[in-house]
Amino acid sequence: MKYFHNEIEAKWQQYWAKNQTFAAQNNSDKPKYYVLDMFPYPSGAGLHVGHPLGYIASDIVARYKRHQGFNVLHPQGYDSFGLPAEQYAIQTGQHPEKTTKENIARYREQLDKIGFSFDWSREVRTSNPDYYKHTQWIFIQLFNSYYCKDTDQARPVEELIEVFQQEGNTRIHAVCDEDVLTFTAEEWNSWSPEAQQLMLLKYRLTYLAETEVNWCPALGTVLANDEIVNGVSERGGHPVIRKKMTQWSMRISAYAERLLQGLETIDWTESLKESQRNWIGKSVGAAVTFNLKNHDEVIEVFTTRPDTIFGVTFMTLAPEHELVAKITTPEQKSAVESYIEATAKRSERERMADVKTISGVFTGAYAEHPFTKEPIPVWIGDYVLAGYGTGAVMAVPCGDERDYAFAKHFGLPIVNILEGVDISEAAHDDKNTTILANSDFLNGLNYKEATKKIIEELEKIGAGKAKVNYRLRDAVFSRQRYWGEPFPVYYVNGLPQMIAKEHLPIMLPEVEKYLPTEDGQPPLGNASVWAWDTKTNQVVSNDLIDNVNIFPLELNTMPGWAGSSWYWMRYMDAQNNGDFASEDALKYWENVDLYIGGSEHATGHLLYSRFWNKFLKDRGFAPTEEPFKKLINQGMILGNSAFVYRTEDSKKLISKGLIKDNNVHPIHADLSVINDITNELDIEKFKTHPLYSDYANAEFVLEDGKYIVGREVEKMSKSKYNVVNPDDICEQYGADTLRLYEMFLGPLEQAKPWNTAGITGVSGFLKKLWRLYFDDNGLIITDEEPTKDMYKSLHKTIKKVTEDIENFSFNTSVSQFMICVNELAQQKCHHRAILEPLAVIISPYAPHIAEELWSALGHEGSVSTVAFPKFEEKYLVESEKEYPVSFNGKMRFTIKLPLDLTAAQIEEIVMADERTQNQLQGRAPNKVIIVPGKIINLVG
RNA sequence: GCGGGUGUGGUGAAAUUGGUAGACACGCCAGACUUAGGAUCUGGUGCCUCACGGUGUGUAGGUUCGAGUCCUAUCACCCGCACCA
Repeated sequence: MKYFHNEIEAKWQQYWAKNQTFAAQNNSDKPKYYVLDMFPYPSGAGLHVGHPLGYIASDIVARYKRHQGFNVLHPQGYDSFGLPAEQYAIQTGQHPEKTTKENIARYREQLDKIGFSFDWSREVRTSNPDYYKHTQWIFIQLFNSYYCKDTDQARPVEELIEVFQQEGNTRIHAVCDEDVLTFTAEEWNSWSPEAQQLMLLKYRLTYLAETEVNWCPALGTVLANDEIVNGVSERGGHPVIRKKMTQWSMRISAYAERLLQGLETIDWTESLKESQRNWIGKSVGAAVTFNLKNHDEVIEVFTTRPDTIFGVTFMTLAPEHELVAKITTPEQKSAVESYIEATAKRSERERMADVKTISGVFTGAYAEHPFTKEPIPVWIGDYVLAGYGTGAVMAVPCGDERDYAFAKHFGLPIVNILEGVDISEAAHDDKNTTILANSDFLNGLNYKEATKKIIEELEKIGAGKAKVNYRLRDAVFSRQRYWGEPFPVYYVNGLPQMIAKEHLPIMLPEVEKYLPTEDGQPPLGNASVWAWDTKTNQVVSNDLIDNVNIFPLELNTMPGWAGSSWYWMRYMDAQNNGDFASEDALKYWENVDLYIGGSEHATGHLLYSRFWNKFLKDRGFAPTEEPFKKLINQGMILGNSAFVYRTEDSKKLISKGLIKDNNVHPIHADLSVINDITNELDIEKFKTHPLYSDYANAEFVLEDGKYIVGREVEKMSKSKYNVVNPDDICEQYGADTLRLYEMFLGPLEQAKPWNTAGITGVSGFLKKLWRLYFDDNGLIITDEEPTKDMYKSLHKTIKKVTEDIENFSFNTSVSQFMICVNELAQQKCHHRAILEPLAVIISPYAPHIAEELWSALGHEGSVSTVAFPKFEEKYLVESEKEYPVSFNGKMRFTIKLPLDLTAAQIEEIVMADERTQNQLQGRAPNKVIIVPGKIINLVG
């Protein structure tokens, strides 16, 4: 019997689907294990071999844990709202829902071919109304919550209203907008309901506010900070400008400290935690207030070096700072205005590109030093960022490089307040090595002492206080898009109102076209049935809007990260119609034990998910503080692009080795027109390929009669023609080979290029494995007792594979399987007692062949529920045992000796051992103590 | 600039955590069989040397009986953040 992978794999995939083999139970006596993949966005391009890498790893763990007796939750779904489907809709008029469904069908087909043990009964799609109704509900919960600093958690807004009614906001410690003024209970109670609502918006965890946003004109939408890379949009690389808009925001900043602290409790890679720490950007310092001369206004700055306050020689405001217009003197007005205009014109990218150029302008205004009362000139400069701190800095040129450069450039004074430090060439910014001078009451103090002292003094005179500042900004939550979750919000007199839970979901309306409206409204502005009837509680035609009973609905939709910020909890109880998951299910599954996905989500999805999870925990809906206990980033599988080289005039294509001094342009050659192993171009295929019709008549300059293509490792992408489709690999070699090979390629977390060359090794291994069980005539299993060496091969492998899976080092397991099969083949092992457990331990990696072997051995049902064979040491130590050797009680090394030696023989061998002699360096031990089976102790 | 990470054969990589470096696989070389193939099997393969032998984990030092592994310095590359006050 030959090994026909196609037949076997199709057969077992059907079996698993039909028998619901991998359906998880929501109540079980077994311990739970939740292993999750980051769910994919179903793009039109389908899966390439890079996508399944993480899924294969998580599937191995899931299958292994089932063997170990865990109740395993291993679900999969689709993050199915998103930009590409919408852009395709704009181009073709096809409804994004249709495209999305088709793409999902293709993804599912591809995933099924690889033989994952997903529990598909729990599939989620973020674009399904019965999913997004819960996303809408969570949004409402955020709206109905504020952040209480006393209990350090989110609490219902009703509590806040009660406090306001009784004592105003004078005493409450709650996170709110910066511009909130204090008010008394009398004031609160005298306000109109509208005024009260406006005030509450400043406290709610999701709030509507006029904010400066990252507007991308090409995409027609705003972008979150993490959706911008190097000043251009992450998707498409379009320019991004700053623009003021009224938008929904998420008060993630309230959670900054908990998001930071929580990192200490979870098992993620250090680099990923570091990215999040960086993004949260905590810095400890002080807020200092500077009075302005001849003005009522004050300038507030944030500084991490309040101790250097006596070195302040000027102040700098960001060009966008709100005080700039107010304080600029008439003489400086035109200079300031032209400077602001010039900086506004520069795109984010340009501003980032030349950080070296120093620019700025004097406002004509002076602030007053809080202690010396000296006048301090107030400048504006674009090295100060409006979005960080207060958008204003106190400049201490002697201790800050940027302030130093600015002072030098504009001839501003530089005062040295650091003892024994030369600042004639550069600033001295090392805070740990200096003592202050010229600093009045701070003289002679070091950084730590001075910081403590200055904060005390600032508080005394009411000019400042200690402050912790975070870089993390509140997250804009509105998108001017069609293909996203609609908000469950309608507007009465411009004030947002939430729609009650029982009327959710608010379904995405049909629109004529998916572009923004002519008057610049988001695509939902095109919907004709998009108004809320508060009498009937349903969506009705816009024509009926009377602003009495029927009101306009929100036109924005939620961003891509809304649906992905809680989906792991939906899997726990995906069929639940009422709640996003039942309390019991949440309590049972708790959180994700192992999460596998790409590191590109470090500051997006993974931060937002932690935020929502903490919020839901606060409000009693989520069971744990952190959603993902352990996280592994799988490395990207890169493409191995091929290139042909055309001359300037496109008449010649030159083989790689003959390019030399010719001026040539590389063109991506599709992998189907080359030989992946020899790098030879199939000229006929190339000429007839539709992509290369321009070169049908080109001359090919060959070397040794061949056209050799150039190769380069790049990201795998359709546009680079270097995509390898897993379907093709499954067809040719089988899913088990694909799975083993992807693991064999190298450590999971490492980026590595795809290279088909090595796959024959893995493929040959499976054939060899098969031949342990079958010859040409059928099963060749014997019930004879195996030899010791056979047991040894098996148990070595059990040990190694167990350790490898626990350590997520899957590549060496595959090697161990190969060693094992080679050894067994050499020993002509066809023994049931060996081959039965072998089929089980290989099944997490190569499940199809394992099922086939298991059933050929006469077992009913799936191998996946069989207990994993236990490693037994006796099979490895039968002939040799390791003795740790110690000298005067200190263990130095181990020595392997046969079991059946006498104490005298052992002593003789140990004394003759080269290492022992090196260790002793001529100092002969007085005696050798041998405890049978234990330590050999040399006593000097 | 700051932070995280990686350097081992022609290639992908192992190394029980301080104890025979290069397991396993690709490739290559030689051989066997043959229905002539991109099949299967056997043996060899770090480098230098006919050999004996020498040498070898980016580079230079150090600790140790013993270092790919620990320490110091240095170089190269990759990733993330970046005028963050």
